[in-house]
Amino acid sequence: MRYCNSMYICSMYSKELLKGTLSVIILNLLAENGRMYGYEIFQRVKELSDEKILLKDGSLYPALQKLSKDGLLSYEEEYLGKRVRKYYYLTPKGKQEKVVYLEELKDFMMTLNKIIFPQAGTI
Amino acid sequence: MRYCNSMYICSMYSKELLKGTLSVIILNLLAENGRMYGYEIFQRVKELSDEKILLKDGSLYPALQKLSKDGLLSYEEEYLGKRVRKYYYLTPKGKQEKVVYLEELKDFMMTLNKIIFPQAGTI
DNA sequence: TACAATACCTCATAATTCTATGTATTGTTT
DNA sequence: AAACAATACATAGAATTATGAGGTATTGTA
Repeated sequence: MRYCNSMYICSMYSKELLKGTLSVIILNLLAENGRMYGYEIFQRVKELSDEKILLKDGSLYPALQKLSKDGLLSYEEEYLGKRVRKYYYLTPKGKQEKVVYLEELKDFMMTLNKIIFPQAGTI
Repeated sequence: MRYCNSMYICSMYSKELLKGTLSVIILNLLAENGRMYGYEIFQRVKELSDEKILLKDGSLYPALQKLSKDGLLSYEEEYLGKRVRKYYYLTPKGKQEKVVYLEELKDFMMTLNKIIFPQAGTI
């Protein structure tokens, strides 16, 4: 039975804002850290975001599976005692796509800034 | 029949990235411009984004309807000859919500920056 | 011995945008 | 005048993606 699973606490952000960015976040973390397992990604995102973004495991694990299915990630299983960990890492294709995704996100954020905060765009 | 409707040209951005931000964009534009009609919003976003974000009318009009249904927008119909224009404007509730949405988006973008571009976070 | 934390999973649902399609008017070019 | 482009609205089904709710099981701690 589940008593208190911190992975279930809601993010403070509108759910919709996260859409499209979860993949980029995962790809980026893996690019920086080499290989990580699901729960580790959850913790790292929590840490880096000052506890503001708390990924739901119902979002994270399917996302990892999808990225694997699409050939961007690969994984190795490791055992600590009887517990399984799936260490994910970027495939060559994943490394390429990561750059594209990141560029697109960066560009999108700059554009959004121009639209939403035009006063700051006069640099 | 449709020959060449510029509103149908695809945005260069991953569709998913726009999710959650369309409402904020609309609310923000209306807050700055008082009142606007759908096609005008499309054009303004196109202009402000250097033609990078081209809203689909299949996204924009339903979004305007939803925001109206939720009580954030209201509108007045005006006629230019026989053509109808629906001028949308923020309700008092919409003005409040706009601030909240914007704060949330701003906060989310800063958090995302921390996660994705941690090197810049050492300010 | 509880309990909390770690570690994985699936599936139905909700929310939002997209694609495709439709109608109709106004202005411009040939 | 005819053809076309741009303006201006609309809807409905499809697609995508995160959530919520549910599940299993191990390890460490109070």
